[in-house]
Amino acid sequence: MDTDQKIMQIPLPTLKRLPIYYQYLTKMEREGVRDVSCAKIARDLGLVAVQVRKDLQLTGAVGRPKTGYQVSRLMRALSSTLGYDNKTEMFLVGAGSLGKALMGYKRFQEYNIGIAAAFDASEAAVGLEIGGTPVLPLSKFPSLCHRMHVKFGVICVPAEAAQEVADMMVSSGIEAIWNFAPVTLDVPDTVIVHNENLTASLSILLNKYKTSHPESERD
Amino acid sequence: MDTDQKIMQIPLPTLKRLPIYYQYLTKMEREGVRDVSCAKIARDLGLVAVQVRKDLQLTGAVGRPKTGYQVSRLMRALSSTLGYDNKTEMFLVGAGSLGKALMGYKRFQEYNIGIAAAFDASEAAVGLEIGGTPVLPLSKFPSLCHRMHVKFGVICVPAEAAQEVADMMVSSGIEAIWNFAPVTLDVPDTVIVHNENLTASLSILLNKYKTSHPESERD
DNA sequence: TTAGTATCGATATAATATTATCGATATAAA
DNA sequence: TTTATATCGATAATATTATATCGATACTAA
Repeated sequence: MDTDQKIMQIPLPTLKRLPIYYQYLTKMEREGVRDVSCAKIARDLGLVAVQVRKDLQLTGAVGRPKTGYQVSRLMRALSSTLGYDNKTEMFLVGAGSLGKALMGYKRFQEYNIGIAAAFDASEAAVGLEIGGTPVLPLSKFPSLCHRMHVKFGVICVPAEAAQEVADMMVSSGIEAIWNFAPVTLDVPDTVIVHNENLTASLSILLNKYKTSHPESERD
Repeated sequence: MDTDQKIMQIPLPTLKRLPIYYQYLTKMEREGVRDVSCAKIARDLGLVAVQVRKDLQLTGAVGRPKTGYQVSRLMRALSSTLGYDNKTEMFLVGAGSLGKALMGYKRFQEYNIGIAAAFDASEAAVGLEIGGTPVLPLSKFPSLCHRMHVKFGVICVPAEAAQEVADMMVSSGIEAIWNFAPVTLDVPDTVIVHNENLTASLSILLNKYKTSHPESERD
């Protein structure tokens, strides 16, 4: 009854901030900090205290006046909300440079997330092992996916191949897709898609820069 | 006076959608489509027409009743708003697997964006050349950055080193930072920071999955 | 023990973003 | 030429998110 496992719909903007709080708390914990207030979190992360408090309330975390939140309890509330409690195994398709980078990304382990295997259509990639993750032939995906009950798929293939891979993932039992290809995937609405579009993201920076430096607009 | 270069503050949610429209239009153009309506865009991208129309209005694009928007003109409006018109050169620090993946990312070129050089503190990485981008010793960053008037920096170093790198970038003249390290950077507010946090992003998917599959919560 | 204060939690207000509505206009068909 | 209709552009209504305010509570120090 401590960390109430109530499932609730968390606003997306809040949801985007929660992992930031978690990472911040990891650092605090390492430094031996016991308790932390909204005011301090907000100051360190460039936010405002009220917003932090409201965000944290949505995770079921409770603080104490004058003291703030107990770091360890707050982290439990956050990790529960963010799904770090349960081990998450993912299958990745597309062992190009980005796919390889993700395979080698150590940080996922800290959150109980792992890339169980990678798959690629090209002979050249198959057989490699990156960061302990083997690259298997794409044809093995469906059977292995069913057998291992993997529910998370990562798409790192070029745009042209992405929909096809998504279809294969869905028919193999994948229920949530992390998509790095710059296309809008068409999947049943029982399947959750989260798009990661690096170029799109960079564009935001370009626009912000442009907007804040209008003088550079001379041409 | 056709594509009015007015600089205006575009709401962040809209700004995030604009590159998606652009990518979509690229595809349409390739397929030889001349005109496209909000309704079609919305249908294909999983949005609603009114929102698309409102977003596009902010770019200064004008459409015609019954016909929709002319693809080529719409793309010009978008590329202008998103800053694809001017060549953008970036300096990247941290030639680990993620840094290398970015260096090899062909797609940036389509948007007039390039990684001019990469920098790394380790001897092992220096001297490599990935996707045509050389890896130089970190010590060369300040002088080269000043000399080449590079204004965009990409941080791909571990969390511990990120602030230090950011400081160096700022003092070298960098004015906009694309940060892949999971830390909140402390920079002057004349410098724009855009954070890319892969773990945080993945967490959103975990939460969405968890929220939509409450039965898997049994433990 | 009591007064002072930092902080939370809840409620209220304001700002922002989304969605709905409707008149105006350009094309197509009668 | 006239009528019908798809679509835009603008305005209005709604929903969502962010911020401000304030009472309640727990710690600190006199």
